[in-house]
Amino acid sequence: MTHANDTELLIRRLRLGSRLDQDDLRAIAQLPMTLRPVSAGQVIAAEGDCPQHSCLVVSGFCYRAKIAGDGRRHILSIHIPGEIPDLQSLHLDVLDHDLRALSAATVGLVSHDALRQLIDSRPRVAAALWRDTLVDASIFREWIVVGRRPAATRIAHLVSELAQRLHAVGLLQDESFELPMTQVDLADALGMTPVHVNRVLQQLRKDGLLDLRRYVVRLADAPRLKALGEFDELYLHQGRAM
Amino acid sequence: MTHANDTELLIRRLRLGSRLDQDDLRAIAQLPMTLRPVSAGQVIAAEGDCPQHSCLVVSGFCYRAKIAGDGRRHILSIHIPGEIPDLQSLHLDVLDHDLRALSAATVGLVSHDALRQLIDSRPRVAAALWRDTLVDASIFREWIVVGRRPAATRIAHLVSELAQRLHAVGLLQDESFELPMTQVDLADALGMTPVHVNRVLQQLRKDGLLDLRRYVVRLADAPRLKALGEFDELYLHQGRAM
DNA sequence: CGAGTGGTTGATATCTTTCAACCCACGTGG
DNA sequence: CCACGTGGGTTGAAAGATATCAACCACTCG
Repeated sequence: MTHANDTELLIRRLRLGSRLDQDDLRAIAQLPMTLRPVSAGQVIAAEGDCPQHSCLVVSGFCYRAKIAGDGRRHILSIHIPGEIPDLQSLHLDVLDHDLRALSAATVGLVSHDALRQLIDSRPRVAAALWRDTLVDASIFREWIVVGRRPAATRIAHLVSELAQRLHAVGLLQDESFELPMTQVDLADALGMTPVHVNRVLQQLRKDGLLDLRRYVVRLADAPRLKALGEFDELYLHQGRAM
Repeated sequence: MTHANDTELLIRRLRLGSRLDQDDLRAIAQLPMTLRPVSAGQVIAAEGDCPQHSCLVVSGFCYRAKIAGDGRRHILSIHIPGEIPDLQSLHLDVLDHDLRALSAATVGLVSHDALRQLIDSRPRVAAALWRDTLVDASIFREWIVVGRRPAATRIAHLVSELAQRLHAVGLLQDESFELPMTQVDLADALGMTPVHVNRVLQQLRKDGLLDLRRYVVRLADAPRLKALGEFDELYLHQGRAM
């Protein structure tokens, strides 16, 4: 029994940047995986844990976050289906941040043993997975820069990036997508206050750039939004993305 | 002929987190490497390049930076001897940022072919290098959070982190170390203006926490500095560091 | 219908930037 | 041997972006 459906998006993503043959794809699809439904906000893995498995996002959105000493939550990244947010735990024993579900979601648990066996037997898959963690790092680098720009730029960048990543795996229809984040979530992801998120979103709506409401994003003017967000997709390293 | 001396710090770093046997160490020391002296500020590899080798910092400091559309330089990370700042170019064809020398430095160029041969033949070394890139990513994650804290906290964190990383490879004597950065460099690394760097440094001096002057850092009160910087070394994943 | 969640508004405070000087140590060439 | 230029650092005043605080509103759900 294989997980052909559950791994489809993962495979699509990996193939954007790495060459994999049929045996490689089969090996990925045959990874032993336990599907686990998680509810919105639920902790999937917590800072300080030493997990023995990694999680493939099969459906829904997840996020990684650090909780500061004063209790403030800093969202580090948003994850869409097909991504493995905690693949790094394969080599870093202790988790340095939490992994949580943003919306109700399904994750596929893959044991580190199975992953190790996969990378030991299939060097191309090993390279593809390593590469995947390197793109992850590249996105963090980009956000170090984004975090220094004004609030409107940050929002524009976040939305442009998510649209691009969804597009790359075929999850973006027309000019809008679902984004299950409250303004508080956005604030924690962008490093600003909910009040300010609210005001900037209003301005973006008024300017006809972006309509973000009731968990739905509508890209009113994607090119201008990218320009405002200083968004250059190079850092996503989606080699063969259209 | 081997590069036992040049790779000594690299090996020390890798062994903090990964188990390597004598053959592994020998293989690393025998990597073919071209030493190249670089002067302060010189570009080692530029955004957009598709390098065929990675650079080991043998002596001196390097940094990675992105140049924004308006010409502002964003320093992403500072690199000390023993680190391989652009190891990710092994799997990511196009560089998404510049690598430059901070001070006069020596880097060792190692071809990707040689690295690929090494990781294909020595799985433990492959895991150690992969892990190294994961720690790199972890540091970027931490800086996403640090970047949202007040200026004094950011400076305190930067200095505490560098001290910790230097310490882990035995490069930190007593309570001070050389840091070849001007206040403009610090500003670009911390996402603030040089003027503000100056004022905050003065305050830190006055408070007896940190004396940073003429390219020398003196940790006047390391514990209080760590507290101010909300520095928790977990994210450095230096498993066996003291 | 009341509670709760998510969103909105206004007034004020704070941190950081901006701008515009100015200082100092150092090296170099006339 | 001094004038000058330069890189790095310092200072003050004013402006700007965002945070904070404190309400208030709208919708949904049981």
